[in-house]
Amino acid sequence: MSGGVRDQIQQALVDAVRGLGVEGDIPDLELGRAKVAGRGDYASSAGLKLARQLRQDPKAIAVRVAETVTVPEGAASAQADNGYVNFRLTDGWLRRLVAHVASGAGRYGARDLGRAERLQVEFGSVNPTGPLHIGHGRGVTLGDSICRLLTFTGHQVQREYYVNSDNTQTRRFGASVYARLHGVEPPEGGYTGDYVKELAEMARHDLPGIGDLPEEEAEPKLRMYAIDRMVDRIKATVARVNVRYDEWYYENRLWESGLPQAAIDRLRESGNIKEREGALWFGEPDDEEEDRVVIRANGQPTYFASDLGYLLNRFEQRGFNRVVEVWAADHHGYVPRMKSAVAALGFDEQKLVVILHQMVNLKEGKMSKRAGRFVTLDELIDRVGSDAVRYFYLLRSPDTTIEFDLELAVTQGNENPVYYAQYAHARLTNVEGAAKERHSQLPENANVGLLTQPWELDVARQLAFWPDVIEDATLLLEPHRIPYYVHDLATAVHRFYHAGNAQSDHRVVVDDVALTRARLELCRAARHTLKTALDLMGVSAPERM
RNA sequence: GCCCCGCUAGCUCAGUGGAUAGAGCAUCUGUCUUCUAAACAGAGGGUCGGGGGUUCGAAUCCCUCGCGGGGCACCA
Repeated sequence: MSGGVRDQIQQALVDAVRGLGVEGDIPDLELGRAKVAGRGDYASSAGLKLARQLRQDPKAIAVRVAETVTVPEGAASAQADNGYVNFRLTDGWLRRLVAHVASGAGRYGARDLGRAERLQVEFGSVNPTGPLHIGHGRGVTLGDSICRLLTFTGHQVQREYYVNSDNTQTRRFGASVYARLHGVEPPEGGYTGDYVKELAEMARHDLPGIGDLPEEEAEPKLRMYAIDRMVDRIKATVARVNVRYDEWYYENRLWESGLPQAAIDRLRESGNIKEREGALWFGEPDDEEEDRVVIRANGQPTYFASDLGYLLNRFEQRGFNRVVEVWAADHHGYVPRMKSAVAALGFDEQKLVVILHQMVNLKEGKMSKRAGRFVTLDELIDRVGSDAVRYFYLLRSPDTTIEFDLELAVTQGNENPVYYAQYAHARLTNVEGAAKERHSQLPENANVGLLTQPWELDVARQLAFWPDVIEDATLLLEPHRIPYYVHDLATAVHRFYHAGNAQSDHRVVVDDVALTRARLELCRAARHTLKTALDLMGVSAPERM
């Protein structure tokens, strides 16, 4: 029962279709949630899908499928309807599901979709040259929830932040700190925020004699010092939204291990490295169109060189089967280049999975990190709280640009959907206490057969859908499906609870201890599932509000 | 010029090629002496950006045009 009932129905459908004598490939039977009320819980267009192949009337096919299909455990009954086959979850199965989920201690929905696959998710890896702003928050929460999902579904996940330390931007950063140390303005293109002045003062204190060194010697020291301080700050910020990393992987480790050079050597052998205009380029052997510089004419490598080494590091040295990259959409042009680099290095392109998310804009105007004008993620958390920040980010598909309306975000009220879900959880927790106060002795086991009201079975019905959501969200790497599910489950919970407000014998806690116990079973099942879903979002599940 | 994302209710957004396109907010109308009203019940609100095409069936796939955002570095 721990797998999804949808999968069981799917398999039963295929078996039934085979029973009709269909051989070879079976087309997608389009099993999905029934969208029209009164037509059941799941629907398949099996009749329509098979009509051509069988050269028969879709309605007749659907009738035969519905007559012969057998869903395991009597979980669902089938009815043919105009070429469709509709499935209705049976009350008996829903009741058993309640007992199953209640005893599952929050593991319901967990499935082994990963078979212990080792994979790395790299996310949030912003140049450590300033604090995270509200755009970065999206990548951080998205990446984190993807990790939570993958872990929940049987993958071995490593969460990594790649710390740039040797590129042009971080050098400018170091030079900017150097300038502030000597009381002058940062150079053109440098970082002008006040935090750079603070870093300079901290460095003056922590690095004795730093002010006496010439820039060539001072800048690398100041840069690494400042990067470490920024990494500390970024760690603290992401911790506020319940994000932690397994590894903060510094770019300079790549250079020390010689991996970028090794990668370049390998690509030279495969014909993907060419010399032109004094620089080294990466590209297809017989095509200059898409070539990109790896080593500049001045001998300095580009970020692309370190990324090549980083690929070797992860796929060979550390042996990840897949690497998931979470990038903001302004990096989309980099995806084909990285994919072709993966292939040219001799790996399967599919092993590099890139999740792009659209930008986060402020209605007030654009952000500019270098100018030091931005709304930081810290400020956003201060204003609306960690839970709302995470829920708000995760609610949206990565493909949607977020137009951040600060005025709206700072108003705390019932327009904030996170409270709706948390309130459902708090109510369920509260009623448990109320039951214990009212009945000193409750039966050890619940008789779920006493759950007969439609609003009770509707809660169970929502629970039945949870494994489907987990499966879809995992395979598509789309965490935004979770908050939408949470809302649906919370709605069913609120209706169930409210039935007791309308009529007191529909309360959870009633005189009948057996009935109370059965309803508590439902409460526990729903509460565990809400908690699990909120955990996957990194949102708290309060016990009282 | 080329590439990517978006365009769905007044607003913000969901929506694996299936049946009558959904939710929240906002607006309007009801519901608390009894387990939490941060809740519940109901109402109104739509040329799914325009136009072609594929299909038994298109918000969904293809083509094209428009609008908005992002990217096309020896920045990352």
